Order: sequence, then C-alpha cells, then structure tokens
Amino acid sequence: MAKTEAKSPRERYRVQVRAEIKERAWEQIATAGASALSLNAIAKQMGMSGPALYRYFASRDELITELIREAYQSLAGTFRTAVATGADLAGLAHALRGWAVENPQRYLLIYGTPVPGYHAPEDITGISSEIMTALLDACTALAPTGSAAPFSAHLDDHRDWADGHPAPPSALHRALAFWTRLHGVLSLELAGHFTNMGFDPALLFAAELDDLLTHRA
Amino acid sequence: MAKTEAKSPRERYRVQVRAEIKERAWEQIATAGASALSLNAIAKQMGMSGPALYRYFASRDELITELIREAYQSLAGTFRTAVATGADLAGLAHALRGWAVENPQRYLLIYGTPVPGYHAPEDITGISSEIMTALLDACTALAPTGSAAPFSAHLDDHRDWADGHPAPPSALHRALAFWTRLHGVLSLELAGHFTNMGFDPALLFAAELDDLLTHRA
DNA sequence: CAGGTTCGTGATAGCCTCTAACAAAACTTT
DNA sequence: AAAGTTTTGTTAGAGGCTATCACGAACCTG
Repeated sequence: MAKTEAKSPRERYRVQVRAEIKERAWEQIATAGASALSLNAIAKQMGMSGPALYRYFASRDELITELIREAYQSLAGTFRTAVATGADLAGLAHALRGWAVENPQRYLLIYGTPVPGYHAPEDITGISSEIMTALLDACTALAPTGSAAPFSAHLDDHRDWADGHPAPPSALHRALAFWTRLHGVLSLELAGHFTNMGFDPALLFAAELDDLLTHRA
Repeated sequence: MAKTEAKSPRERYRVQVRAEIKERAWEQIATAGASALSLNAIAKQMGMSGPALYRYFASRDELITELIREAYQSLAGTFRTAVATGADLAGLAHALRGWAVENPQRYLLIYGTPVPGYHAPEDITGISSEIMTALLDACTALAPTGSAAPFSAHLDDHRDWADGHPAPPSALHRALAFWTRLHGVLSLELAGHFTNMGFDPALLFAAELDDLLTHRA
C-alpha cells in the first residue's frame, strides 16, 4: 500500500528534506509571491548554508516546477475524490472553489500569470489532461442540451484537445464555459479585485454555476 | 492643445528619459515577465551606468507602479474612445479583446497574479472606477431584463461599489458577468492555456459575449 | 574496516537593488 | 558675463540573490 518505497535510510532522509524545502517554499510564496522565492532564505531558515539546497534541487526553476507539479496533483486529487464520492458538475464546481479558496497560491501558480519563456514538462500536462477528463465526464453525464450555438459546431471540428473523449460538442462547449467562467470569478477574487466591492464572491460564483447548469451552454 | 505643458527644457528632457525607461521596461516585461524587470539592464541598454536611473524612479517598485498606471490609463482610453464612437456593450467587449490581445503584458499587469503585499495608490483605483463606470453605462443602456436571479437581489443590497451609479440590479449583475466571463476567456488565452487545444479563442470569446447579450445575465 | 557515495561547507563569480559621496553639466540670478 | 544653485551622471560599496566549485566530513555498503 505504501507508494513511498521504503528504500535506504538515505533515500528517506532525502525525500524528507525535499519535503521540508517545499513546505518552506509554499510559506514564502504565500507571504511574498512566487517571484520572491529565495533558495538562500529557505536554507538559512532550515539552519543550513546557501548552496546546500542545490543537493536537493538543481535550480530555483526546478523547485518551482516541482511546486507547480504538486499544485496540479493536489487539484487532480481533489477532483478525483469528488468524482469518487459521486460528484456531478455542480459537485466539481464546489470542490474547485473550496480547493482554490483554501490554496490560493496553488491556484495562482497553475492559472496565474505565466513566465513568458517557461514550458511545463511532459508529465504536468498529463496531470492537467486528467483534470480535463474529469470535467468532460461530468459534462457528458449531464444533459444532452441540443446546443445549436455556432461555437459548438466549431468545437466539433476542433476536438483534438478532448483527446478521444466521446463527449458531444455541446458537452465540450459546456466544459470550456465551466472552465473559463468559474476561473473568471475565482481568479479575480483571489487576486483581490473584489475586495471593497461589498458583494459576496461566493454568491457570484454560485450564480455563474447556476447559469451554467440551467441554461444551455 | 498640448497637454504636456512646455516647461523648462530640463523638464522636457526629464519626461523624455522617463518615457524611454518605461518603453525599455515594457520590452523587458514582454520577453521575460514583470518579475525579471531589471533597472540595471535598462540603464546599460540606454548607455548609462546603473544608479543613474534612480534619478528618474525612486525604486523598482515605483517604476512598476508607473507601468501599472500606464496600463490602466491605456485601457481606460480605449474604452473612452470606444464609447465616444458610439460603442454599446458588444462594442466595449470588442474593444477590450482587441486591446488585450495587442497588449497582453499590460492586461496581465492589471489583472494577473498580484504581489501579496502590494497596494495600488489612490489615483489608480480612480482610473479603474472610470472603467467600471463605462461598463455600467453600457449595461444600463442595454435592456431592462427583469432578472429574477437571487444574486441580483444580493447586488441591490451591496451596490456600494457602483459608486452612486443609477444602474438597476440586473445591470449590475450583467456588468459583473461581463467582467468575469470575458476575463476568464482572455486571461486563460493570454496565459497560453489554450495553445495546442485547437479551437479558436476568438470564437469562444464571441460565444461568451453572445450569451451575455442574448440571455438574461 | 576499507571504499565509494552522498552531504554540507566556505570561497568565488556574476547578477541584482539601492545608498552615498563626488564631479560635471545646466539652468538662475545678480 | 560671473557666481551660485539645482540637476544629472559617475564610481564605490553594502547586502542580497543564483549558481558552481573544491574540499572535508559523514554515511551506508561490501
């Protein structure tokens, strides 16, 4: 049952130190943003001197990539357990918002402003497609909704991103709308653009979700 | 007609140098992101040595703040001319997308991932409320749409952010939906999350806009 | 216990922001 | 025009960062 193969005690120590580094990194990101992440500061916090961290992560970029991977896996796991407990599209939305509000820095690492040159490694896009599959499943399971929107037709001609998923075009359309609309609310909320505006972001999120479920997408 | 008051030649030189600094800064941001902006590199590019730039901007933060201000003013100007040429809500959406696609780095500076500690100065929130006013105007001018959505009622109780604007609650609701939905599409597109997915982001944007205009918001 | 592997260290190079002291140029005032 | 004041740019330097290197020390393995 143990996925962490109990190897040599050295291996154990290594993964433990890596885990602590990542933990401190998340704290730093939460308080000062990903751009202010400092390997040096983490090392000093852990009582060891600067370059020692390079035994565990080849570079600052590799650490950040690992954090991105972790964030994706966390979101994918949230979706997986939601699906396992019988969540429909509304359930997925609820799970998404709960996760995002609880881990704003993780959400923003995934969906926030990217560094122009950066390209995610292969396995990360794999996890991202697992998330998309869960979304497509929920959308196909929902309702036929004979959507006559011209964009649905366009999607039927450009469905390579669905990766062989048997979703009808209206489900593809609804999945994209789900993604973009909920992201629209969440990203603005997490970025603080709704502060001092008075209304409750959760209600706006709920209203968008309701529109997504009752209207044809 | 000249807004730039022809003051002393020194003043002229100063604003010119500041302008060139900002221009180089935008180039850097476009190629490496805002976090990689380096005053030092800009100075060297301009043929002067490091600390000279601090005569023009007190700190790196002040330069970035100025860039954010510039971005807000650029967007507000785009909206202003759109309104002046008789644009309705659809026209605003078109103007928004055109501006965002042409100035992705500006859009992301405004609506992208914020630095946790940062607080925008007063005048910037002023420009931002001008943008919101244009949006609310367009939404009130549109259609009555007796929206019975519960969120509209909530907005009627929390309309302080509209700053005295006489928009009916359904217009407030539509303005928020306009903002969040179009931002949802735009931000994901600009962040590159649609690349390699095959479909045309412009069509998704158009579909979202159409939904916004034909359905009750 | 001998041997190779891994880990942490200090030194160093090369970036960066930002301050301070100083020189030179440019406007202002007399 | 001469003298004085303000603005501009310079170099030097403190302190931070990423990252590499060579070296000693600790550690598992045979």
